[in-house]
Amino acid sequence: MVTIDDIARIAGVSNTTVSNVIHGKTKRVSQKTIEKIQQIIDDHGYVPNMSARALASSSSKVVALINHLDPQKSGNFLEDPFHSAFIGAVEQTLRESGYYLMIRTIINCDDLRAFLRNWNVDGLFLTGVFQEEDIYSTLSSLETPVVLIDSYLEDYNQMINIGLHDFEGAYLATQYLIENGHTKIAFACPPMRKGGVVVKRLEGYKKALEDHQIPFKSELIFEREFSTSGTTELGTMIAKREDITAIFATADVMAAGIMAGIQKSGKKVPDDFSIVGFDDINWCRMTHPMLTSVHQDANIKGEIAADYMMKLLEGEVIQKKSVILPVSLSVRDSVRKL
Amino acid sequence: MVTIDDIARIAGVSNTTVSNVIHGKTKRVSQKTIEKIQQIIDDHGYVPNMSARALASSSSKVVALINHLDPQKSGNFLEDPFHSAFIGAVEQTLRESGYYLMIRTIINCDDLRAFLRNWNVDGLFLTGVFQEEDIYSTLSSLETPVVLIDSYLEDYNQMINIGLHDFEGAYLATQYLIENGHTKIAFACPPMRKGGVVVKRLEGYKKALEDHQIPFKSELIFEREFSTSGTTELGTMIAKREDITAIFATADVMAAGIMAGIQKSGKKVPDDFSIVGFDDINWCRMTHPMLTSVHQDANIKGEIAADYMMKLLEGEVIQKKSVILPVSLSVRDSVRKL
DNA sequence: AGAATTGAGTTTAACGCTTAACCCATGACC
DNA sequence: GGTCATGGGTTAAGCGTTAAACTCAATTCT
Repeated sequence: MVTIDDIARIAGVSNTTVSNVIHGKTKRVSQKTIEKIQQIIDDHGYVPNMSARALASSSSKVVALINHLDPQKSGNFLEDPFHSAFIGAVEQTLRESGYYLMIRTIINCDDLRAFLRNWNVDGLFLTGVFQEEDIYSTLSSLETPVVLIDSYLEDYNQMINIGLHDFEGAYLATQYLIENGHTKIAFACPPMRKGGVVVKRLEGYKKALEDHQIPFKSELIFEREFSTSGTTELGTMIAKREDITAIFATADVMAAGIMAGIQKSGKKVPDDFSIVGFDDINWCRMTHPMLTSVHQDANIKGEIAADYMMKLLEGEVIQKKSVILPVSLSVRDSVRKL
Repeated sequence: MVTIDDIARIAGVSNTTVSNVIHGKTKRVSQKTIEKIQQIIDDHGYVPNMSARALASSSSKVVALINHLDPQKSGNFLEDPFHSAFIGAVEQTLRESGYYLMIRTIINCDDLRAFLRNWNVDGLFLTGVFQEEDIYSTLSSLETPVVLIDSYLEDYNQMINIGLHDFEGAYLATQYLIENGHTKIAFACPPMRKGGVVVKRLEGYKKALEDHQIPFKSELIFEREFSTSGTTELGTMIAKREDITAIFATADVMAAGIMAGIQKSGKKVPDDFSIVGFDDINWCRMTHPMLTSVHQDANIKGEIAADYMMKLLEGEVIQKKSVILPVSLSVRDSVRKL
């Protein structure tokens, strides 16, 4: 393995000079030397050792994306297509700027703390909301930049958040159903967590109902884990209900499952039940009928999240405490006009 | 940040002793001291610094999952649900054994080489096949354990491969269609690559035809990128063909897209066209009709891949050069008996 | 002309951990 | 009673980089 000292020896200079060249501290080195050293580096295929660099500078060029594993339900967090597409986009953007992405599932705060000490990660993405208060206090006491994704926890707004117009999205979806003559609209979502997107989406749903003088009924709210079996079952259940003509689901994964359940029960979408999903993943175009869904873009979201991370890593002070991405409605065939 | 030296000082021993305790080299330390040191470690929340450890021992506890980015088509590799579920499972298993997963997209061999030198990664997963020969020669010259996923490159079989009965899977699917009276069976796949799974699946398809005296027709082979738009388009095209009654697609993503295209054209599945997919991802149960598909399990595959990696990392010599996982057919509603 | 600045480097300690090579009692063995 | 193994440690070098502090000439300022 060729080291910085090897390069220095070959070039007949000190390793500091080589280090300066590598880091573009061009004031300290003459043009001639720069070129010579650069040539030698290229010739020998020298690449700095990240561990050594991390040790010496306590900066590792690693950004971690933390995923919180709910102890009870040990699901595979990459099973949600939107989420994994988002992660792919983050990796791509980070890579282009010379950073590395580490993916880490943590199960509690100690786990997180240990991880942070283990690796001097330069930055942290946190997706979703965590139940434990101590995680956020741990994080906000850190000097490490943290980018939250989809968090509505106001107390910790010293960390930047990349979010979405969840309220508006839900409003849009509900309003669209109402405009199509629906008044008996169910709301399907995964278990709500304080500070999570679902809460906001529920607000949007409620507001749309209210604005159209439709009374809110709590028996039309369905909280379910978004496993395939669970949502399909929910669909078969809904299929029997006379007091429902439309469903707004806060994730396409759920919407599709519910749709499958309804169809399995011999009912039709959109003839018997209308459905609107959320996220507008590719699969919306592959269901039959194609799913109408609130659109958000995983690639753009990932790119923006990574861009902000880069800015923070470069020491830029960002006033903005959150970036809220726009939503729109992708109208397809899963809603019928009553 | 509390270091090993801090612990040593507090315990009144040398850091070597602490190190020995941490690594369970219990022969060298008395029981009393072990307990005392362990206590101090716990009390102070000491966690070893991975960079320092990696530097000193040239082993980093990091396993990288390498993804090859095709220069022309810059897709997001995490958009395929099967693949991302697989990665999620790998991370989970590695984590439970104290390893860390880094995800890295590489664009060529230099990129890979630089990455490997940068980080002394302990192990490497390679998913899919790479075009460049030099990548494999680079890898096989390494001391680093490499686990290939879904590779049929025989020349480099010093690396273990976690694969699937692709031939059998395709045979099963095709045979099932034939048993249901189909003889005009199209084969839809992403662009074939030497050593990739698609080649094997094509063989299985051909063999099934042959065994049932159905002539193979090359005009029924459709190679397409598996973007949503591309496959939907393929579906609308197929919808017009009189010489096709069934389609076997080598990925559910494609099958679903084709199905959407067919339905968009006003034709019905399975009434007008029967379809069988491959992978049996969750979404197969969410299409309408539900998609019949060749089943493989992403979680099990990920777990097994990670398990073999662990064994290799622990220095175990594995005779087996490949693990071939079984397939089965998940029969649902997308095939009609003619 | 002397002081101050600049350019182009070098020296050296430090980052936190591992590990080979020592050290020194104590007890066992013949 | 001297030799050997063994248990329970310690010392110190080294992993590859960074960065603060230093050096030493040449130039600029006043």
